[in-house]
Amino acid sequence: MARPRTFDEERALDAAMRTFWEKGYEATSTQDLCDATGLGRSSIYNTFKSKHDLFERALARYIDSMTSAQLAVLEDRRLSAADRIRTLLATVVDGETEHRAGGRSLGCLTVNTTVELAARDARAAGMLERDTARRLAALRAVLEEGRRDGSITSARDPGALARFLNAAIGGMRISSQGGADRAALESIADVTLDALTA
Amino acid sequence: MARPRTFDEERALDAAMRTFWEKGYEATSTQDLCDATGLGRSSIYNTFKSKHDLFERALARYIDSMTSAQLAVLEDRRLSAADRIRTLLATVVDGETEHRAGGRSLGCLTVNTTVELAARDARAAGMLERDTARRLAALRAVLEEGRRDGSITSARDPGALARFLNAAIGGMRISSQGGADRAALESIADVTLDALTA
DNA sequence: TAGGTTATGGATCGGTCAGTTCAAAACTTG
DNA sequence: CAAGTTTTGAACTGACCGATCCATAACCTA
Repeated sequence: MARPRTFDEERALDAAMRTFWEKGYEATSTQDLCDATGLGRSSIYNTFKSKHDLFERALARYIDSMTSAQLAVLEDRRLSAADRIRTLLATVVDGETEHRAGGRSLGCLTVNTTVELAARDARAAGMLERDTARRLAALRAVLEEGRRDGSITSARDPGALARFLNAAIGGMRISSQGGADRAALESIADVTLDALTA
Repeated sequence: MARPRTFDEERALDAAMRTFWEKGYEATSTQDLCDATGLGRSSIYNTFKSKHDLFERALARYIDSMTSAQLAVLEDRRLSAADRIRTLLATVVDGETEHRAGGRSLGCLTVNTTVELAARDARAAGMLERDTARRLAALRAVLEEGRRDGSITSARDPGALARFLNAAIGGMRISSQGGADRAALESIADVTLDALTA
């Protein structure tokens, strides 16, 4: 038919996602996106309609990969409920330790977007809300299971425990972005788990 | 001597702080700052050297007012250590419920700045780090006192509990910005306190 | 009230923003 | 190899960015 693309759309999306993750939406210019992806402006605007559209796709990609990895941990039937949550928190610590730039943790694109955009970008806010709902439901299911298998002894409502855990993960990410090291994050995770067995 | 100012510098600073709080640093234009303060560009640049300088002063003001209010709670000798922390968390819930725009919580300028700027603005990062250190020290002191007065029964290291509490507060703020309502925040606070008495 | 000083508003600065246009290049298909 | 289609790079657009300049207004002091 016609001239084929010389780049991999998924790789470009990945590079864009990384850039938004590192610098935030506003601070990322279209030139930054050209540099990061290696594409020219035409290719970017031809493939992704606009900066905002590209951001939405990058965010969707991030949410999808992140949350599905976390849900996989939460649904691992080989582990007790408490151990799944322990593993989940360890995954978060690993992620924060791993994804850094300029000596600092990148945090989590979901959290970063909640802070930077949720208030004035209804579409992004909707994506984040759906993701939160999905994660809260999964957490709640595991916590209910933990109540049954005895690994979660807290008498609190599982919904409340789920919201607490979700908040705790966000808090760990903020702490990491604020300079907390791996040991600090691990101790936060330990104390978080205490609340579920109180 | 000469023509005096027709505006109150502190009120202008307050308006600027509020704007940065609502929109973030990058998304706030100098025109936004003119609109919010009611000042002309000349007055703003004459009084505060630059947008960045104005932001730093706004952030310093926020940190100062926020943290000194929180330290006042933590040093209230009429309350047990656990009750001080309970009160602190209630203050956070109130703040998140109170400071909203467009139907959404504004979160916390400290957290927002950690996410948006800490990675690429060393001066802001330094201010945030000093504030975090101050808050962690105060939390730790209260937790140690709680161990002595018996209101904190967790055997965990008070430093770890302090980092946990600090993270929990950040997590509550993120949750709030993500749409959590007052009841949700209160339940998160309840579970957070469980961890200290585990 | 005159002289000195500062505040103020508006015009303006160069630069960068997101996004568009267009001609040339590159590839498929017949 | 030629027609047709799409990609690509580079130049370009108007708008807005943070910041400065300057003439004028407003005020204090002497």
